[in-house]
Amino acid sequence: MDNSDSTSKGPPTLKTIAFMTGLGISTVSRALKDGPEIGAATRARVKLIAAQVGYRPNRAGVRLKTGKTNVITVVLNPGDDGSGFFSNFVYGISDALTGTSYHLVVTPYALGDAMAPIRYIAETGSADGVIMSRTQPDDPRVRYLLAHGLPFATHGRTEMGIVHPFHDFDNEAFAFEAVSRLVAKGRRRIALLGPPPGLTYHKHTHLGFERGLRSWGLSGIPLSSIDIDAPLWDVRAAARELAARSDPPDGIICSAVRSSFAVAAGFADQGLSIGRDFDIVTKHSTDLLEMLRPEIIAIAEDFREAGRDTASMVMAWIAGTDPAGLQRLVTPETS
Amino acid sequence: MDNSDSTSKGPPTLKTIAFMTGLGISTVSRALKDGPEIGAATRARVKLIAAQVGYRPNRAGVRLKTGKTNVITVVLNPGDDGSGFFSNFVYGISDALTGTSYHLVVTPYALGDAMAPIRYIAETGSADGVIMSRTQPDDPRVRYLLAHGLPFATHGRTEMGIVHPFHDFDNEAFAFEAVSRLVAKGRRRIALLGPPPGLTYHKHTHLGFERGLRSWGLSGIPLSSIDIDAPLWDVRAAARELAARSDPPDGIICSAVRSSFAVAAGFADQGLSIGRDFDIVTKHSTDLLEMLRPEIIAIAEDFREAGRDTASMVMAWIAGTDPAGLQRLVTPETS
DNA sequence: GTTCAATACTGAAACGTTTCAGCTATAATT
DNA sequence: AATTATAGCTGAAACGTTTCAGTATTGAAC
Repeated sequence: MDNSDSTSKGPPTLKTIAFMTGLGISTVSRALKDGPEIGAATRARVKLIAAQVGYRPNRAGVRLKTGKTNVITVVLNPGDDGSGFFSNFVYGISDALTGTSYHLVVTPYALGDAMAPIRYIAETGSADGVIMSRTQPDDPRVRYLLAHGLPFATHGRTEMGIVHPFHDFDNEAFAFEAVSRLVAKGRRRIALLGPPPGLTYHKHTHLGFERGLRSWGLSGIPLSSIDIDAPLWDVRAAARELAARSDPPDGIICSAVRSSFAVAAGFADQGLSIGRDFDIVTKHSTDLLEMLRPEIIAIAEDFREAGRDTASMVMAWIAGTDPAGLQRLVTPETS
Repeated sequence: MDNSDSTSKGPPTLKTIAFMTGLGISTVSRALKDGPEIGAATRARVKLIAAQVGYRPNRAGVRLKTGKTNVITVVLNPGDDGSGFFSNFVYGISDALTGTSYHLVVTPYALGDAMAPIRYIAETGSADGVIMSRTQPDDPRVRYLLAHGLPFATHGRTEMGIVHPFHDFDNEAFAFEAVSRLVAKGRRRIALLGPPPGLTYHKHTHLGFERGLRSWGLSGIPLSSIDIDAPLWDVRAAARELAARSDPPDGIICSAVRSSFAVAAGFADQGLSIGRDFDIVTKHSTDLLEMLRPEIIAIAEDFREAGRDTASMVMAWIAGTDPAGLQRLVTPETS
């Protein structure tokens, strides 16, 4: 019935190898995955032939039968395009996936509905694991994925009493350290331009900021109407206003490089000079800052490593590792 | 034999709908894709039920049967991580793929072997179409994909007499315009920091540069030992050397924002002042530049649009459009 | 020399889809 | 009235994999 496979065109399948070895398809399948009850000699022979013909399991076949997609997906966030975060993050994920059977698919965002991509992934079963960023303390995506039994890892923590893999930068320590550095430069009127409210690291950043202020006996300058997600020109305008006050801040902490540039520009607009009238501390993930604005004090955050971490964690969770062990908080360099 | 599907768990399949409508599976399949020989009433009924139960075709099933993967893949390039190109490009691709059946997968690079990812994609049939960047005049990837009948689109042109979809920025026009702008500022000793040799747009950029020089009767300053791919500190050092010459350039054209910063820094190291002693023209794809170094003259290149374009082109080619019509050369803004 | 167990293998079914080759009414043609 | 065409539907096979339920063969145990 089934035509002999010696003449078959297209990539080799289990059938090809079965034909070449004279074995049954099921035997070949088992031999290749070191299943039980296969003779050592047979196993070796099958593997040899498989290697010679360049056999690669057909992903669709595996996926259809087992339900395993061999896909990890990273969910896009609106607005991450220009920030430099995403490139590095994806390169990191790609680093971790190279050499595994996993492919990386990028899931688009849906404007105004952060849950939509998550639901799509779960409903269509399009991935074995999910990587997402910009977590909130009470994050519906985390709840949903957990309820659906879909492994995931986040860039950023949550506060739901749910144990899940995450990679996070210790923004509390960052903000504290930032205050310390500014104080070391003699700055005493310190403002914070932090992440948008709602995100977990907004909380952490503010906590560290407050703790820093307290520990040096200072009171900070609130910047409640603007955050690092705002368009650069808005940040610049806000900075300009700030600089025009009778007692402008002489130290600014900024949670993103991009906006630190805007702040610097806004202060410059008012004739204030960085290093003389004020200083800025920001995060950076590239050598660009050092080149560009060496006057801005930089504390490094490595997004590529974050990508590598989250990807490894998801794969480990899928493989059965207890998610409780898959958590990493990166401490910023101090001094 | 087959258990009635009313109680089935998991996502709905054709069988579910077949059971609910009382029709056969094949009828449902045809009805959903507007196949021939299905009554209008039946078709409507099937579609209604399908929508109600939230039917989504199982990708693995389709892929196994038809060989169509519904995947477009973008190939990573080593070193694109920090450049800002990649984020924007992927967001653009994602824009174009949203609402279609295509998923975007990111194929990792293999260090030292640009062909490896391409071969992998073709051999494993893991995508219906490929997007790649950084083309060379004689590009083996293009030759290979064409030989294997795999649709693709490039960011950048080739010169092999092969017609294929591409999106490209007219770097010849860019360089010419850049010279003109510098000349308009009174600059006469103009240097070019261009793309690495080997890439097609290296050629274009140099052509435009030469043409610009000729048309203003100038002779350019060659920068043959360094290009925009070099580490920023190397660029800065090279710029410093350049600035230390007895007759340093007073105009620099730079094919990437990042390195334009390094050039500015290198010249500043030698005490030269931008706007007074020299000017820089570069490409930019963000508002950052304007904020940061308004003194640097910027000509916009939109990478997100490039992503949208290449993705649309690949899909069109897959759908049967003549690739000859799928080419776009974007002219830089002039004035 | 029958029974039992272990070893090494095999066939068939199933995952969800598409598609080919029918099949059955009804309508149109002669 | 018999034939044929057609519209509208259906069953079965196939894509490549995994896995369940066997089946020979061998060797040991009684």
